Amino acid sequence: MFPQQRLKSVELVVNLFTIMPRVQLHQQQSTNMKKGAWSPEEDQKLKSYIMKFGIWNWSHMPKFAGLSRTGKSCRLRWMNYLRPDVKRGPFTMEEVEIVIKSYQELGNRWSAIAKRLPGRTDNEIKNFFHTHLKKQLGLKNVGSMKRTKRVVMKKDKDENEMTNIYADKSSTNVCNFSSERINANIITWEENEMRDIVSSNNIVVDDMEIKEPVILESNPEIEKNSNVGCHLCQFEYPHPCTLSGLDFFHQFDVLWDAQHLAIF
DNA sequence: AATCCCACCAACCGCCACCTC
DNA sequence: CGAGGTGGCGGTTGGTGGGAT
Repeated sequence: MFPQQRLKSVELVVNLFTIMPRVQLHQQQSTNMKKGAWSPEEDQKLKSYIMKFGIWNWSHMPKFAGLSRTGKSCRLRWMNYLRPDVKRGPFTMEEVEIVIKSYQELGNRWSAIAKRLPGRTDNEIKNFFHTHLKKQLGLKNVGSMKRTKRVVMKKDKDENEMTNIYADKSSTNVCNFSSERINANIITWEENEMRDIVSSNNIVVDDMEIKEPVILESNPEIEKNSNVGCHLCQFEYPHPCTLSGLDFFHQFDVLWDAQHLAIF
């Protein structure tokens, strides 16, 4: 069932989507749209709307959610910030390693790299790489690196499952949270926070199946504040230079040379 | 105290592949 | 089959905060 079918009759009258030509709506979206940082109110509107109706069409959703934003902007905000399974806070040593290894393997295919880091977004990884790793690794000409040809695979059902958990068009389920998570008793700080919001808004959440949830992560804000950089390498993440007794970046160089990669 | 500089990162933009009509 | 719409991706920008001068 499409979300608008669940709207009240009054809302349906206002719903011009069904009669408005696509082009006209598209043009309307590109003008008079708010840009820049999202306010907490906008966040709440988008979050509440998606929790209620799921993701059905990014282009048309903002209108129904009461947002003067483009669909793209809403999508980006949701994917990179509001999504309950988005992991916040500093990268762990393991994540740094995965990013570096994945970059060697995949190049600047940030979305592909992000798939290897559950909870991290492509944007976050990209920013992290450009602000930390590129400089720390002394990489040059990364900015002028040729754009990697995008390889878009036809998505199978399983791959789609993760992105569609909020957009189950055929069911009235609101949100299953992370259906990929094996242990349903483990939730993240964000999920815990989300659940609080959900319960406070009296939104029905189906299929939670969490009896005694355990918060997997500590409050990212606390983590952020308590993070102490390594005194040896000036790296602000947890002691990479202590890894395997080798200088972290020397280790990377060795690996790099060994594989004779010429990405840059 | 004021100004400048720089790092960080959220958000925007343009492009492209896929989908739908 | 083609045109237009949509979503996803990577590059880039600009606002902000903190440190240096």
